[in-house]
Amino acid sequence: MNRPLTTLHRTYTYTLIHLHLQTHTITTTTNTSWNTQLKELAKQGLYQQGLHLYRRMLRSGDSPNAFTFPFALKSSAALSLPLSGAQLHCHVLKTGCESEPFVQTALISMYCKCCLIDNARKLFDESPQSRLLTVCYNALISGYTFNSHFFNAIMLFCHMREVGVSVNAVTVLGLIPGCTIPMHLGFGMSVHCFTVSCGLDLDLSVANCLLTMYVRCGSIELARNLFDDMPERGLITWNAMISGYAQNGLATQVLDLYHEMVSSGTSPDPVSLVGVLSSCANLGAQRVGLEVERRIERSKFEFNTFLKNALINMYARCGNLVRARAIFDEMPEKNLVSWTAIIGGYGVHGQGETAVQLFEEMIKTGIRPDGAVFVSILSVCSHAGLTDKGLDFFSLMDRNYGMRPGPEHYSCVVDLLGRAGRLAEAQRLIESMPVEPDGAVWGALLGACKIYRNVKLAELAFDRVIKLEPKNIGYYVLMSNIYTEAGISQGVLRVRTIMRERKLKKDPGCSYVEYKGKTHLFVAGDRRHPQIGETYRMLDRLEVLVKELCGSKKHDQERRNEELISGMGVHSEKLAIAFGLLNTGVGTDIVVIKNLRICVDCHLFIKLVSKVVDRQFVVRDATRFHHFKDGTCSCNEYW
DNA sequence: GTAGGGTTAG
Repeated sequence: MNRPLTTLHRTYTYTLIHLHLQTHTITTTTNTSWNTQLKELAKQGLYQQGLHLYRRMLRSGDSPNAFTFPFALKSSAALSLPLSGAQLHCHVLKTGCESEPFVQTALISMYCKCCLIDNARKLFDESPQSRLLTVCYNALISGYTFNSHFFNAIMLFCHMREVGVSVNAVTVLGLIPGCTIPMHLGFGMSVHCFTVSCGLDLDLSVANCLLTMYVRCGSIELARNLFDDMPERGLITWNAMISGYAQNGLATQVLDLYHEMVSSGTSPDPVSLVGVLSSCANLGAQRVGLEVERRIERSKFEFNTFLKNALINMYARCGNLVRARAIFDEMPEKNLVSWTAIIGGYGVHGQGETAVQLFEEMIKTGIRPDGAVFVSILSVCSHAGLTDKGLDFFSLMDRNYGMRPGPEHYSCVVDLLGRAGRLAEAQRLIESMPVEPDGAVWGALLGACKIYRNVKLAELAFDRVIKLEPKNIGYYVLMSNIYTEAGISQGVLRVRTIMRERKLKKDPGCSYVEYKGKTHLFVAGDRRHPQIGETYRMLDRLEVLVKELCGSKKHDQERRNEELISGMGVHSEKLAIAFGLLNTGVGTDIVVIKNLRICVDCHLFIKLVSKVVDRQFVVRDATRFHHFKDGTCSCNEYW
């Protein structure tokens, strides 16, 4: 754990060393059984007990020696206890063990883990060059990486090679985790080549480390190449690849890999299952989700909080809010993520008021919100039309929690104001942002311009957004549609030309509905479904109902909504199929029914569907799943 | 001396 450190703290550490040197006397008796016990505790990760044992050793009059310190120091390091570490440093000096290479290394590592990197460097520099072994370099390199001083880590690595100290696999393991952003990819790749060219054994841990590096640096393909080339794969290998796909939104690949993992005989652990569940949530693949839950019930990690959170998210996003809530309620210890998951769950089901209540309840419980839960609640407010409530929450961030909103929060607020038709305010907010607006911020404004048919402002937003995200096809389509609706054919042509010049092609948008284990898939204007006649009749009826709903005043909406649900009185399968025809467009949940310009929040539909059919459905935009490109739906086995 | 984890909008 990183801890903030003040100069005062650092001075205090040095003073403490000094005091101890003067007052503490250590006898010279050594007892090897203490060392054996200490080593065992450190090995098992029982660091608190380790330090306790060390103190008992001192009290009993026995003295630590060069074999004691590495384990005791490791415990202080693991628990990030700088004062206990400094105390140990005193004892090291008292017993004259400081020149022992493994004690020295352990001291360096301890200071690094306690975020006292300057102390670590001082020790390193004070040691004669000839005594510095690979292990010392490794400890400091990984310390720099751990403390986010990647540049220093690289410099030390270069220095190490210059002076001819041999590099080993652990050096690579200390250095590579510093590559965390796409800019670091080149360096990471060169270390990979170096590792191979040096004939260093590319053992499992080094390969896993490199694999994670490729994922973090944004190259999932290179990660997969390495994965495919690995002669041996461990649990961590599978997990690194699964999590890599999951974090990049490649949900179908996650499920494919998970099945491959299970059939290869590797038993998934909570880390793997969390990745799988999050992908099920993204795909609406409730069947796989259920299988995973059964596996969890049979396993020994039944009470794992990470898994419970992932299950809440999965059920909520797959349409089963009741089950999500049940899991949430049953959790003895809910953390911030549990709350975030259930709040977002109510949000996607259109139950904004409940989500807000939960958020407020969470605050009362004494849980300090983070950036993610604010993103969640702000988006809930914007979808539920709770504009002022959302603005209150936004101002709460700085006022109550001293949090600086990031671009992701600004994009939510722009969306919030935009959906409420307060476009000028949204624009002013962007202009006054203390952080640089990203594509999402301008994209939110562009989306709002679509709803309110503001071509002029849309042009401004579009101009900015394509500078920031030139490859995001969604924004081009959005702008093109805005022009179409306004009857500006020249504008449409201009956007299409830019798209052609930039070689951007939009896959046909499609939606799917899962009903009784069967998936019904539709592309825009699709008439191939056997029940298409009934479906369109159903749509006509929906159209009228939705029109009424949109025409009603805001405070009437909830009531009208209930009427709409009870007024349906139709067979749920037909309804589901009707919903399949709703093309959710591009990256927005504003839907257009047939060619009518009725813009409705998709979440409202999810709410309707979940009420009518007892939470068995998922209605989702399926554009990003290439399995669906050919218009068939049976090709994907996960639904 | 050392590799893997959940939540978020457009």
